[in-house]
Amino acid sequence: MKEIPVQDLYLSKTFQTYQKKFKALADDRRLQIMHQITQQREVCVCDLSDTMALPQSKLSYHLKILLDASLIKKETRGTWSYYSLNEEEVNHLLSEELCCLFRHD
Amino acid sequence: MKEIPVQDLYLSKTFQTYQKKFKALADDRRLQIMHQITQQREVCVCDLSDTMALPQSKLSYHLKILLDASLIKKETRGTWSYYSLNEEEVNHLLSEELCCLFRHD
DNA sequence: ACCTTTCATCAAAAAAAGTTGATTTATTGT
DNA sequence: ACAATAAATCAACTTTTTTTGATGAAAGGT
Repeated sequence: MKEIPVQDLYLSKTFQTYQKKFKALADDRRLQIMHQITQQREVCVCDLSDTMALPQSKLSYHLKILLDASLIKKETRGTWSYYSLNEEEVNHLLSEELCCLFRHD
Repeated sequence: MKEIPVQDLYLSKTFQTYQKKFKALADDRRLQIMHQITQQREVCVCDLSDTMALPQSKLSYHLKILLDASLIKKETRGTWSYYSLNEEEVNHLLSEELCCLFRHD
């Protein structure tokens, strides 16, 4: 039986985690969604659907992917779901320069 | 006719560029390939094929994706193609912490 | 209780990405 | 000129991701 070094197992898990985050970022539309969320600080699906001219179901789909990767946060108030950037996570992942794209001005 | 603001056009292009880079990073195997390249500083396809236990065609496919996204560099010497990390690009894209994963020690 | 609004979820279809084994091109050594 | 090696490319196939329109669940107002 071939042994797999502990170090490799650890790295393998690490890469899987990042794979998920990069997958979430690997889409033009989702980057724009993130940018839009940043600009408005916090935004609900219906507003985002208007400003981005995307059907609600499509938006929910993409938001879920970003949420599952912990790149954004969600808070439900009444009937509305408000989404905002997970700054800590984004800062941890991306370079200073890139983070600027996802910063409110 | 609806006008598209210059700023939006610029952002749209920017996001397309990053989409490509994140797509390249959005794969477990490619992250491992990048890590391996980093560890060996410079490596040819056949050696990488051995250490990663991947068929040559699969490796060439993934290397091309990383190369097209400018995350790695390629230098051909004789019959061999040597691949190495594009550090500048990686540093520009990823956080300090993350870059460590792709740094020779 | 009923209607409306917001949003998540579903299943089917379409599109994109990845795999596979074979073929092709280029270079080196004999 | 020939054989051998390295690596890119190809076409057929499989898998994953995205789109679409419809349905369902939860909350608020009347």
